[in-house]
Amino acid sequence: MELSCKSEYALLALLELATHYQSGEPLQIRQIAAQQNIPDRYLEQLLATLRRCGLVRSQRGAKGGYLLGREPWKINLFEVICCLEGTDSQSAQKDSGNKITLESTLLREIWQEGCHAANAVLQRYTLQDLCEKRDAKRQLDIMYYI
Amino acid sequence: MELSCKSEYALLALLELATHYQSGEPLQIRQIAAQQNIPDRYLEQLLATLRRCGLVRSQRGAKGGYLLGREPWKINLFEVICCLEGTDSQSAQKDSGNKITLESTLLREIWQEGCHAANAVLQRYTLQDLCEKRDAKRQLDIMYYI
DNA sequence: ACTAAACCCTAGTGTAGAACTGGGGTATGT
DNA sequence: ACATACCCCAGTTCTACACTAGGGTTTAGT
Repeated sequence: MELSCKSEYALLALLELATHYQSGEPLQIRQIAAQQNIPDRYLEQLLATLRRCGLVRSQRGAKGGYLLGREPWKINLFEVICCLEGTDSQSAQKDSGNKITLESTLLREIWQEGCHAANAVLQRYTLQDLCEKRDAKRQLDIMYYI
Repeated sequence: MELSCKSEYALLALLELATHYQSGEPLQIRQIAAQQNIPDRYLEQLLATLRRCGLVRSQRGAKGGYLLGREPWKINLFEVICCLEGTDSQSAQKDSGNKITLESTLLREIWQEGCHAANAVLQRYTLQDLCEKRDAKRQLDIMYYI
């Protein structure tokens, strides 16, 4: 029930891109990595995965970098996590080891129901929402500081 | 987002115990393992974990075995999975590697919200419910067969 | 008391995935 | 041309999962 490092890094990176979305300028891996202290070579791979899902666009060469693939209010957390965690091409074969009984399918159904509930929560939040929540929190922190 | 083998085995075993709950007689590891085709030496460990959580009681010696720790309608799926997956004694230290930023805590909060939604689903189902659902399904299968 | 049946405890093994790390290739703005 | 930045693929370390194995302890029945 843990949020994987992978997904967390990717979400933090996208959050960074969302923050600079208005500028229209691409952000470089190094910058994002430094800002959120993520190992840059690892982030590179994650961004490549996000690119394949169309969640980010890349610009090669000098002055290149990454841009959000869509507007920040049109990207929700669920699809980001799906993009990274979803490497289930052989998930059907993986389960073939355990025999599929009546009871096991029943359990899987209920488990799926739980997953669906969790996904519904993640689908409700967009990158835009996160940015706003973060800004609200920052304001609160400043208030307390004073 | 996969139901671990561990949890599945444990739930299947508990389901078996719930089925024979009325008899008052203990069920042996071998019997449960054979019925649900689970490796018996592995199941032994899972039952030990369940025992430490009080979800099952054990009777040692000849004619021994396992009994449910409580009535089947008083055990829900959430606590079973918690019992098995909850080995997080050092989870606090585990996260110390990644710096805790404002953004990361925000992400964790939303993730927790999702987890909570999933757990709520699992809490709604008891072993009793599962037995009834299984029996209903079995009846349906028979109907289709005729 | 003896024995066999059952649980109990600890430790080892093999595999797979997560989280990096590194090297070399390709496009692009100046 | 050349530095900058993305691109692709391969290797490495570490940890957890899913077992596997060996020996110990309790108890019912004889």
